[in-house]
Amino acid sequence: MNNYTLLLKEHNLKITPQRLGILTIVGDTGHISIEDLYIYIRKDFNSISLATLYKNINFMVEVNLLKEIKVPNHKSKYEIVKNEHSHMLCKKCYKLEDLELSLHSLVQDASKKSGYLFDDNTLVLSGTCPHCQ
Amino acid sequence: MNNYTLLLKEHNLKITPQRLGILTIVGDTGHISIEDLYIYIRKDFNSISLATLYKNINFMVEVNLLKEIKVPNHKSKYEIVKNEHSHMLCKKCYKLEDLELSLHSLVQDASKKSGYLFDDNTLVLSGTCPHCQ
DNA sequence: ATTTTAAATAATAATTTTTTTCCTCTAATA
DNA sequence: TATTAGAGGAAAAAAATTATTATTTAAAAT
Repeated sequence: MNNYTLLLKEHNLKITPQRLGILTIVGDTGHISIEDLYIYIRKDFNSISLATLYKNINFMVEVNLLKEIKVPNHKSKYEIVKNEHSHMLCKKCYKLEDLELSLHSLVQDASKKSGYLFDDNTLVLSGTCPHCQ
Repeated sequence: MNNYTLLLKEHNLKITPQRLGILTIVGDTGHISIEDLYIYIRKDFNSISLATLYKNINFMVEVNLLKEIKVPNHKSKYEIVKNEHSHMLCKKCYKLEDLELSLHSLVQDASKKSGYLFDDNTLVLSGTCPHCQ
């Protein structure tokens, strides 16, 4: 029983080849948009429908197995939920990468200033990656 | 010549009543989605078309007069470009608010770690606002 | 102040994206 | 293996966005 089978099981989703396929691609690419996912997955499941994709992605987001990343000036991308992290976007090559940053003190500061209680954050830093500089 | 007239002029956009109407609503509300904007603006311009709205919003984003804010689990909202700032989202009442935070050292740290050069960032903190606690 | 012209609006149609429906099929369970 | 709840596929529908065109209007040039 592989990782993704387990992941689905843990989230009470039935294990189907299509779902394993989706998770494999999302996992391998790190982050992927619906349209790109559709292109990739049709290599393995040439009759899969876009509706199946949307339905599954939405399910998986609901049960917190996937997370939607809204990227400035781009389509949303999806990633497998893992420990909290931020993202970096290269405006030249459009690459999106993870970045581990400690936002703890920042969030604490924000909370003190505003009176909000925060339990989630999304940070995308945009610029130029080392390769494109 | 009011603020918004000036704003349009500075960005080389023709001054039209519709555009002034759009900017007034965006300015008054702070942030607004296309669909809500459409509802509001039809009170003043009952024959305005959604296409006009989209076209103008897109123009204004292109010339950096408006900024699109991608909010987790919500439709995009638009705000008038001002000094860099972050956002707070209340998951209970769905209110979106500005927050001035210094991300300087954080961004510097990220840059050192990753080798990226950053010139933009979007941060949305999600949680519960004081009123909803 | 009028005329000119380049661009904006409104209406409509066309696309694109996302969701729903319905029927068949399959994974999980007994 | 038989049963059943849920998943997939196809098609349609709905929602969101963009494009097209004729008409109108704002801005610039008489």
